[in-house]
Amino acid sequence: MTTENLTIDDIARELGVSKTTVSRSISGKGRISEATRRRVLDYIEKKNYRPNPVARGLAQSRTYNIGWVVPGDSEMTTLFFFQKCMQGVIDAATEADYDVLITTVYDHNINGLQRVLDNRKVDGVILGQTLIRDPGILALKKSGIPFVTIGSTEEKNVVQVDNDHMRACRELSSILKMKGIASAALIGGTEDKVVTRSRRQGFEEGMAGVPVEFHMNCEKNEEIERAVEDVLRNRIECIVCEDDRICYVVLGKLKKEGIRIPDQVRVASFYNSALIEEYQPAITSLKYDPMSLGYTACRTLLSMIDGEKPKARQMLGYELMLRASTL
Amino acid sequence: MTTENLTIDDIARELGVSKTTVSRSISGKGRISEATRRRVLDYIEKKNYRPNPVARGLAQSRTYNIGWVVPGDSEMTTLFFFQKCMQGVIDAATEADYDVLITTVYDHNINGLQRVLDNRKVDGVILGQTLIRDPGILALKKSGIPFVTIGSTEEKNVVQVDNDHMRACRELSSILKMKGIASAALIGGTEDKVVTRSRRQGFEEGMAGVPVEFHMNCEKNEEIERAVEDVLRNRIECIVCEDDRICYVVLGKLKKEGIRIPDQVRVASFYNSALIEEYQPAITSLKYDPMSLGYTACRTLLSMIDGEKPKARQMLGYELMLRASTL
DNA sequence: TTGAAAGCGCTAACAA
DNA sequence: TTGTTAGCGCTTTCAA
Repeated sequence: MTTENLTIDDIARELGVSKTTVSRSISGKGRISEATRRRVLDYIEKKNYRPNPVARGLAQSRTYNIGWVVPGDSEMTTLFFFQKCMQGVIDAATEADYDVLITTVYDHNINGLQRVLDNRKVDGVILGQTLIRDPGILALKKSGIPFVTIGSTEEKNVVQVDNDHMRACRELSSILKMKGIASAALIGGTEDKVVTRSRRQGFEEGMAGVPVEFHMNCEKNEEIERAVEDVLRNRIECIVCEDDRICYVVLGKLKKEGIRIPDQVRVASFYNSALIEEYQPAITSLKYDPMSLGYTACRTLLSMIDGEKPKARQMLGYELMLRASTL
Repeated sequence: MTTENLTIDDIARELGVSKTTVSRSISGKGRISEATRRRVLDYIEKKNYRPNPVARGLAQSRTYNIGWVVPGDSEMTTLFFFQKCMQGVIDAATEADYDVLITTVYDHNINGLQRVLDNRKVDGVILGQTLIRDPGILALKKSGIPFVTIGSTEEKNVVQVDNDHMRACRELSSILKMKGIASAALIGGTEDKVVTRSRRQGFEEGMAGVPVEFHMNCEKNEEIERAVEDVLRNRIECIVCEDDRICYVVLGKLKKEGIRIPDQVRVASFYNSALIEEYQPAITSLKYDPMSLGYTACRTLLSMIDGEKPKARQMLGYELMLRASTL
């Protein structure tokens, strides 16, 4: 059991000063003599006093919570991304003495988010993923609460933090092209996610001039494997995978078929992760830092809560990893 | 933009009643005529009024948040379990108009949890995982806040919700024994987790009389693979995997070595998941329901917050899946 | 530099 | 059945 919860009144009485003085000593707002300030702070420290955040919240109409919204039905590999991201969010939040309230959404069902908004339990929201015509974004806009998205959106007036997928994919694709690839295939996931579209576009631009084919909206492993069969049949030189999971399945399929990389087909991935990191031969891929994505998003959100107006779009870097799988 | 935030005062004034009446209409506490009640509720509905949870919290000294604590460094497969679990927690919380504040801990570093406790931002806590001599449990006990653990602990006076791993593992093991297994090996993870110990004990008890060997504390894939090599060298008849990830690696290793299941070696897993669900031949395993684990834990916690004293230990069921991998 | 006092929006004794 | 009133613990004008 900790000491029974002290209030600011107790402190004030004990020290023979007013609550105001105590409050100011803590917050640092308003002038106060260094002497009293120290005295108050020392006492607080000694007694291990912590102001009641709910009371503070009521007085300032703040909750000191931010909402973190993630899909509730992620696949294992996406989950890993969100986990990393979230850690960045939590770190940034903690630094500002904020806490993180978590909510899940199932693709287009945003009841959970809506509830948090209606209840005003958060001062701002981070949307972990963006969809084409995202209902979450619409609800957030309507609510008037500050929010930022991780991932881009075509929606207007939305503060977004993202890796520059399009550019990264374009660069990787064009490098593959320069290496003399004669044909390429993109195997990708559902196109209702913004990131899928961006990657596809980057691929198209980077590959301009090279014959390419697309196998999009592959959700299940069988679909991916079928795509691989098609690609092999068409004697495509290079398979480009839209993400790590797809790449993982592709690698498995190629192994099963006894196809050698890069001799018989080259492979690259637009997203690197632990899932394919250790593969032999090493896979050419793009590397991002999910944690700093979360961290940046949260910092940005906090600045918005404090009334700043950050730039609409922050693009974080990426790393190009050219490896043995593409020669 | 929603309507500017109404307060209970606005409602009262508008309706010509007192705040108390409005408050009572909403909460259902205290007597009130059905007529006024309806009138108030209708008005509230029409105006889409939502009471300010922070104010309510201050008045009742509650936060209407519960803390959800998970390891920040989970592996992909564990992550999946926690995700499911969390959904159960969120569902139960939502039903009670509670929200979920998430915190991560890194094995023995509980700063995040400590902070939430010190700040009194939650009315109770669910610990997603238990360790042997868990520092989180110690901190929670000290704080005096209600909490429940998912997973068992030897710590006294802790409300726990768990699958009955020991019993399940004992049952599965004894069935394998009855099937005439001449020798068995358990490949397991780190023994600082309570669940690892329980499973091991269940295995030992169920296998009593059968020669067994142990390969515990396998963290990395290489360690697991080495264990498999040992087991094969020792001509053990049946490999029992402590969890799904271990099993997954074991299956991969056996395939790589060209060992046929169940002809050359039998395989069972103490934990089933998507990771091994689809494997051919089908793997004998134990099946649990993580979501109901989370749901139950949260319900239990909420009852504690409301002053009830639930029984110390709730054991949820399991499903025995006898499949082709053990004949 | 400090303090008094009025909120923030709700709940809950106590009265009527 | 309803209302009055005093908090809950903090912040923030406004005065001193």
